[in-house]
Amino acid sequence: MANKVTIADVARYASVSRQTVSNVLNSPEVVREETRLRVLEAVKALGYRASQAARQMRTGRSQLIAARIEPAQDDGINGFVFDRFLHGLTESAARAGYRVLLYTTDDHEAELATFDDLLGSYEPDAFVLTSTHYGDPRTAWLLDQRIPFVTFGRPWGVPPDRQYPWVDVDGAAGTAMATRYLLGLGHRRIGFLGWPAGSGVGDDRRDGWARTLAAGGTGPAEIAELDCRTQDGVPHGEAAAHALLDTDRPVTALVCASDSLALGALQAGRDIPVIGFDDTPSARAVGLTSVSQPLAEVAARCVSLLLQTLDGDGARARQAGAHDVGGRTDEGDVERGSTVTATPEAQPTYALLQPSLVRRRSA
Amino acid sequence: MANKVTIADVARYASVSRQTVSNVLNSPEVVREETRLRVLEAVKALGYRASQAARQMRTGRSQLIAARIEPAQDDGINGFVFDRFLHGLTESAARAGYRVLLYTTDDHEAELATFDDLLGSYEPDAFVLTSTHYGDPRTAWLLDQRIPFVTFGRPWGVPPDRQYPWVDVDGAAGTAMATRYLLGLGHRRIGFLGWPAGSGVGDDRRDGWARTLAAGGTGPAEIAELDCRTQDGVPHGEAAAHALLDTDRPVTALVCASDSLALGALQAGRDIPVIGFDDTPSARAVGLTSVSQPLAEVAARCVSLLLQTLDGDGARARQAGAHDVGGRTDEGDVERGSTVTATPEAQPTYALLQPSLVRRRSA
DNA sequence: TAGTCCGTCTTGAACGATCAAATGCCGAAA
DNA sequence: TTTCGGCATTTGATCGTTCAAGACGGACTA
Repeated sequence: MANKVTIADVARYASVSRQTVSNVLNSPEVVREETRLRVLEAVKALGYRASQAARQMRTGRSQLIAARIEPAQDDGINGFVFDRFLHGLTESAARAGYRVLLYTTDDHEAELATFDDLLGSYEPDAFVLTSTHYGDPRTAWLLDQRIPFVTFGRPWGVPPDRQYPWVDVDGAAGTAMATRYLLGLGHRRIGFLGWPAGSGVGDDRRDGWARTLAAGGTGPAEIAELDCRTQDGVPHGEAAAHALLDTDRPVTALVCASDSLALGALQAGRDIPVIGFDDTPSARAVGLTSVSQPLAEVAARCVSLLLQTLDGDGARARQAGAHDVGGRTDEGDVERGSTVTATPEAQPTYALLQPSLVRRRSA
Repeated sequence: MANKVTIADVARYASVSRQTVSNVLNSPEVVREETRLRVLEAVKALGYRASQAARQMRTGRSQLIAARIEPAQDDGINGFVFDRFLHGLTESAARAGYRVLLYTTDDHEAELATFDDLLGSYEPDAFVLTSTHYGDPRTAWLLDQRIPFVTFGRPWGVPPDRQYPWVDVDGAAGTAMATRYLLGLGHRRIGFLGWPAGSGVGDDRRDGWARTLAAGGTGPAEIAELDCRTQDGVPHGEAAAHALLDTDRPVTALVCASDSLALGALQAGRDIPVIGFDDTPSARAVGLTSVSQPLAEVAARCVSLLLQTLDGDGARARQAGAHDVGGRTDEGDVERGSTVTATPEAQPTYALLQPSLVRRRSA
């Protein structure tokens, strides 16, 4: 119960007015040092914390960031990426004085109604979207409504005049890294298990592999022959792997667009190197080499970009210090990629981060 | 931008007072039918939605439920359970007019400070805790502060006078189910890979196995011999499996306290049936038979219990209709357990749900 | 000496909703 | 006709904060 301590209580305790207390907390520079200390002491003594609701009423800012928690997918393997991203987001947001508000919807169309709902009641200051795709209705809607947001995922197929802040991981660099690694092991027939053409993420990952092979001297015809497209999922991966293995010129190694596909490939039974994507628990469990996304850093960048948008010129930068991602001391060697931040003008409005390759038994 | 529609706008549009609009939305029974319809029409026409912040100021209720998102654990396999639970919670909460606010902390001690923080600023109406354990400081603290909460996890070792609402899955029933299944296949030496004694969840899961063996005629000495305790994690599982396999009387089947341990056991290479716990994506990926927790239903029950606490007598039951969990049409047969709800007095203050066994290749 | 400005602090109003109490209206009872 | 009670609706106050403007004293300028 503990009756709420209000700003008036603090003011009385410190023998000043409400506004002075407010100033001490929000614009300390206008308050005399002596007064400031006295007020701070009162704040501590009474355990005062500003009511978010009251503040929101006056300022219109809720200090909330809305994010979607994905429904369990197919085999549940891919949920991992978003869930870990969400964790990073919660952490980075908290450091900047924001909290994460969850919502769910089944599809991206219904999501628009949820946006409207949330904006009408809880009034989150911004949205974080994941899994952007071609013709994504969500980003268009948010742009039209002038609601701040960032996406984890590039603006696939978005015209230059409708850009927005985003963070993504360079998937092509990841598969390129994997392919180079296999080339280095002496492999020449390196297959790719990917998704049907048309998805930004899937095509990007395929490109990294294809370009690397091309650079290594493989001709377009052979590349096409080594490329296999199928739906995501372990069983599909197994079937697709067979398609590349049971020929007169079988592949001797595989790069995959997801861990699901890679696990399927492993189950095809041939003892060839297989590299997955996302470094999910499933990959770790079976010793699958996989491309790992720096999810905590992705989340931190998302928050940075949001703060730029929200705090305008980015005045009081509460979230100081470098994002020290730290070396993993996991199993397997980690090839850490360097971070690439594109800076078009004064401030970067997006970030393309580098994944790393986590080597395990499978390669 | 779209200037916020306030209750006053609706009132003007419908030619009534603010309070009447408020009554239409909150206590429709005091408003004349004709007026009610007119106001509802105005609400729809203007797209009015009550400002959560303003409502919170007056009523003191935020319609927020705070929940923790766990940091990635060891091999990340167990994060799955909480993440899926969180998804279910978001969905059930939304149905009841609540939203989920995320927070993280590294340990349960630091969590108390976060509670205090959140209560001081965002003022969530309730907390949802996961992973309760013996001597959990969090439940004690929340009880002392009289903050409503539910736990996903039983009140391990909590005295009768300090009970609270909880939901859990009957782990013993799960391992018992698994053990009976293996007994039915003709196995007589069924080993158990579990965690060190002292964790409520781990001991519970062990009990289900041990009791089932005992009921089947296995003596205490033999049971002790079949019981292996180790830390969680795939490598530990593999090592422990060897300890039970490389003897003169090896086990012919294994029940495990987690999918991590079970995956380790599979990697031990013997072709014996292995049953895991939690039905994680990793389990599905490798075709591991596993005990599945009804996480969506657990979440729904948590919300039900919270509503009982929050809405007092539970007046307007917004979340009507049965929670239709639906049969899974996944791979593998599913043995659906029936739901057991204990009802001490008038209202149940807790729920112990039944897990189910998802059979796959491994057994 | 009066006027102006600056630094510091205070006062009144407002954000948008709900609570509590007052009001007006109508018909039934006196 | 008057009075009363109940229903439907309205009015004023309030939640805790910040904004905008005002007050006050001292120093500096004209």
